[in-house]
Amino acid sequence: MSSEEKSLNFLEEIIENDLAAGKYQSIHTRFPPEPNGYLHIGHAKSIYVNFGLAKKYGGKTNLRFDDTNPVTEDTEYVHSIKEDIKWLGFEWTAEFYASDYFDTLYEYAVKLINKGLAYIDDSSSEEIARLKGTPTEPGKDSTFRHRSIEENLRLFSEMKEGKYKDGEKVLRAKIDMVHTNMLMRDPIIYRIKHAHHHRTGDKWCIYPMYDFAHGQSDSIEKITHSICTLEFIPHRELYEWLIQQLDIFPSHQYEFARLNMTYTVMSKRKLLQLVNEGHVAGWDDPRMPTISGFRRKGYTPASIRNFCEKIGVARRENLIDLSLLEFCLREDLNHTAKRVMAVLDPIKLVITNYPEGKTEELKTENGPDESMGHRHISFSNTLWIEREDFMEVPAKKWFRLAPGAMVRLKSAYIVKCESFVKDNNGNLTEIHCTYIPESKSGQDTSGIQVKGTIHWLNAADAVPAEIRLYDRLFKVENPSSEEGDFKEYINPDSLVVLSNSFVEPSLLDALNNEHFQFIRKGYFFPDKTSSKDKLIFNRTATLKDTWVKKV
RNA sequence: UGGAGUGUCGUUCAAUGGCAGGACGCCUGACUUUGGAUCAGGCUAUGAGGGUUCGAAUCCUUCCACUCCAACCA
Repeated sequence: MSSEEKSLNFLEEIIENDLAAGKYQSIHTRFPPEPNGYLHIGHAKSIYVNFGLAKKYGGKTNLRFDDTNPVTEDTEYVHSIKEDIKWLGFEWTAEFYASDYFDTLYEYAVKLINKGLAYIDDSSSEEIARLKGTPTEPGKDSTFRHRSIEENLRLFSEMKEGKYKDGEKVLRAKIDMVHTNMLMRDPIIYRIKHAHHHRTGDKWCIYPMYDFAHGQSDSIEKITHSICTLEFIPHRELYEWLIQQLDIFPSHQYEFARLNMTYTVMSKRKLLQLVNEGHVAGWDDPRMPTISGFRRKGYTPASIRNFCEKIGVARRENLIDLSLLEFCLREDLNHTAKRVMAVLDPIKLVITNYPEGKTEELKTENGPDESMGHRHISFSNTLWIEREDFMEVPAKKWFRLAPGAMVRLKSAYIVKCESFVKDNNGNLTEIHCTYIPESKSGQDTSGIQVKGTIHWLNAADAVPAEIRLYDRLFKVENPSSEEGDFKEYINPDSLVVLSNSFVEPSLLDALNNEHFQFIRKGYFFPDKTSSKDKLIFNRTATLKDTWVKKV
């Protein structure tokens, strides 16, 4: 590793400048999810940025649930979000909810009305939209814009008391209907919703909008650096306007580019569709880009954190290669995953010159590192090997089994293919080999060099298991930018379930949180539903394979 | 078409007026009882034009492309 200093990203520069200028003694960030869905890998980036920055500069990070819309939010999501953040390895300084501030927010609204900077509008949503204009046409004032402060105060109080139905009235900030920034054209800051809130119950029937809750919550918590994604840039002007008019702690908003990844979608709306319409089995389906999906698939927190570090943070739109995430996963698991053997698509291999009924214990390593130790596996004349490791008519540069070819059985003997058996339909059913007794692993005196080594299992003690092979969820790199419905681009082969696979008996004792490398086949992780009675393994990632690319 | 934001290898992040560099990816080779891993080497970029300067990815200027903004969502 070089000793060069890593350059700062733009947020680190801002913070170092603020700290150097004495603007703050220490920084305070926050991660502000809305509890209306599960966290995804894009949130992981935001978590990494917010918690990471505070950690680097000795600051604090709050977890704040942005729960201002009771109709979409639920406690279920609060639980999953907290679990996911903890799993990723981060701890929040304090846990807050925007709903903690509803009383204060109401007072802020009253203050704005008293300053003549907010009014009650009785217009329908259609009318409000019509008068708002468009980005290229100015808006027009509502006829309710000039109500007296007293009347506004009375009506707002009545709104709170429940005198009006949903949609009958709203509270709007009085700014400028011809502003070039649409968000400054008298934004709605409170609306009526007679709905049960997951925390405040039925206490309120009016709820603040995002723009009248987020910046205010930041301010109340004395957040110094409020970091969000690019699409909130237009909100910053309003964010600052409200803080200034309310004369409260001046938090500042900074924006970075959200994470996009190839072969997946990241918007909550789309993920919800995939779940609701049954394209996946749930929020934690291993094909989902959710944190819980990655966890179930077998990703490690370290690999995701490392990924977040590697993608960096900047202000331009990006589409990160899924292969970078896989690289981070392999980089981690390569050092830690126990090596075991599993045959996913078995074909019987009979060693004709090995004594019938004889069983031999062979020593094999648990991993590339000596410290991972060894274990014993059993060997006999009847084995399972991978069907794809045999070719009746070998391709060029084929290192594996073929008639007359020799191959090393991992940690065992070199065998030579003598013949094969097919059934009436022409399907291969057995491969017959002879073995070289002097070629035993570790004490090979045969002098024979073979190019290929394949994995195998003793048919006598191999344990049946279900293997779930996951592939990218979409066929195209960027489903959201394609014509038509993004769901048309779902990869029909994103899940292949193999129910006739075998694994070595040691996996019967596998812990449900243990990561494995099935030699030559990839990284695998027990599914949350896996049990001794029915072993189920999810493929986390394949190994890099330079052979398939040549074919 | 109004406003805002962004343009650097295939992808991504650097270079803050001074040799355009790292990572992923891809290609060679070595090594290997995982066609894995490891090691060594290589590949490809400043959106376009003009200007300032000894010197421009960086400053100025004109153009072009892409993203976001017209929810009682966040």
